[in-house]
Amino acid sequence: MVDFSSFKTEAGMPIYLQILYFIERGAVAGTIADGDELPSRRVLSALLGINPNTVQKAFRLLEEEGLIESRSGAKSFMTLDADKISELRVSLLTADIRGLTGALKRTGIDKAEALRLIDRFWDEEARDEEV
Amino acid sequence: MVDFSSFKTEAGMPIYLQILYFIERGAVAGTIADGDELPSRRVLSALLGINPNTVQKAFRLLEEEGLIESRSGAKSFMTLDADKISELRVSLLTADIRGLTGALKRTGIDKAEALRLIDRFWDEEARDEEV
DNA sequence: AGAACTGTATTACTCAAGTAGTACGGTTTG
DNA sequence: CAAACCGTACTACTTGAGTAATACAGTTCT
Repeated sequence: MVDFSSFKTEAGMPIYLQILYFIERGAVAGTIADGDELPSRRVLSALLGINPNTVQKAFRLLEEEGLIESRSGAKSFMTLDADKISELRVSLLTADIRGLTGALKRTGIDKAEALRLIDRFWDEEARDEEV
Repeated sequence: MVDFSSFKTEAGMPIYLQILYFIERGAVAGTIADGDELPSRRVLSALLGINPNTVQKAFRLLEEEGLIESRSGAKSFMTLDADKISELRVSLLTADIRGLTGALKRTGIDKAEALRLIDRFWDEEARDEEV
């Protein structure tokens, strides 16, 4: 059973996206495995104090990605394999990186300076998170 | 006079932000200089086929940043100096980079791989833009 | 079969962002 | 001073995203 005990909703991002990302990250990190049973829409929504359709929105997107399988009336399960996980990992990274490199270029920065800044910021944020 | 002839609005981003970024990038790139006169809200809005208040929204934000100066009834002018431009450049880069490094870390990637991917994507996008 | 679950489709409510309409008051220039 | 500009404040409309309410249909298990 996919474990939602560590899931905490936080303001600033739609709840259905938080659920989506929680499962995607779990799949990439390996804490969620192929064949794992998912809590039902109703159970999870009650747990989070939200509407079942909000959970459904996340689950539907996951199904479109092929990460879960739902049969009408029955429970839903994760359907992961090495290829899907690898592909998912790449797609998560790709979306993030494309968004940033585009934004950075528009400021007129060159690649070398961009890499240098990212190198520096990476460590600065690591420090922030320790506090 | 700040030149908007190369300004094209495109879907997917609010127009007032496109105007804001156009001027900020112009200031950083040096194509917009201190003392440059801005087109009036009405003139620019007529040029773009939008409402004067949409232009005003961008200009008000620029004024709050100290990049332009507006006197009620009179025209508006750029108020730039080296410090402001440098600060603006850093703030643009900072926002972009923080957003990306945060997103990347959440996927569980390490710094070395992130830098390698960005290095690669940077060149790939350059190719895209040539087409 | 029937109770208790499951997923799903349709519709509607809420809220904030983006944009527009309108009116008011200040500045400039003849 | 008056016409023609200018910036600005206030209000209202529109749209889409996010979420919820409700109803329907399929599965499971005793």
